[in-house]
Amino acid sequence: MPELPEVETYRRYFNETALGQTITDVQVEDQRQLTTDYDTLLKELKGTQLIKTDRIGKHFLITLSTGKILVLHFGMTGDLAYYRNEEDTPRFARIVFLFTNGFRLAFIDSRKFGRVGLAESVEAYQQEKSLGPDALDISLTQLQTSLQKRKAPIKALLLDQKIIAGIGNWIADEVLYQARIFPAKPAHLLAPSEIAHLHQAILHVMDTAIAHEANYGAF
DNA sequence: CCTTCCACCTGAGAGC
DNA sequence: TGCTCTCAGGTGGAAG
Repeated sequence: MPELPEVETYRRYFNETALGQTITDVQVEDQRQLTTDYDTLLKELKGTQLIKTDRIGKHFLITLSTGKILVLHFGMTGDLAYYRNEEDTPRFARIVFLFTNGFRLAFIDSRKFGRVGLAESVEAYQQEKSLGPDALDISLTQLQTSLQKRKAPIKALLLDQKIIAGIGNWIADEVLYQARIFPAKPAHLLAPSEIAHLHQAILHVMDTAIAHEANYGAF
């Protein structure tokens, strides 16, 4: 379920908690959730500091003191929790990062669709995954260009992370509703004014959702 | 290349 | 109460 606004909220939460910490250990329940094998992951992470964060669409990227990137993707049920005592470990904590200050960060994910692994750089990861522009950054021209020759239903293309990164099922529905566009309409039949409305709706829905998450998450 | 379809995974909620 | 069934839904790869 996490879409761009939730991932952005997780990023802000991370920045206020785990950012700056140094990793001492990593506990992994199910190695199928790793995109980098466990031995390599542990070797690369142990002793490294978490320096800064980025987000492309729903992908959360943490730059390490080694220059490499730790990538978290939350799938549909992913979440983060920062806490101190082992007995406070959340129910569905699948991967737990331990820090030198005694605190822990859990990657929670009941349905195990989330993935964690390493990348060489933010740019390399974006290229490797063919991720399109982030939904908060995409320009009207970029949106027009990537839609004008496509015959697939507009909703399917909004969900395509190669075209625009960060839109999931409910936001696609909401955006199309606000722009008053029929979800099954082939993209190349959209009038320029419709694409403009779509672009505005994307930004509006994202901004509103992030603001709401920020308030909601504060308490 | 483009589009469509399905597997992946397991908890939540519904029905009985 | 407790079992079974269905649904959720982002991603990646296969198939056409």
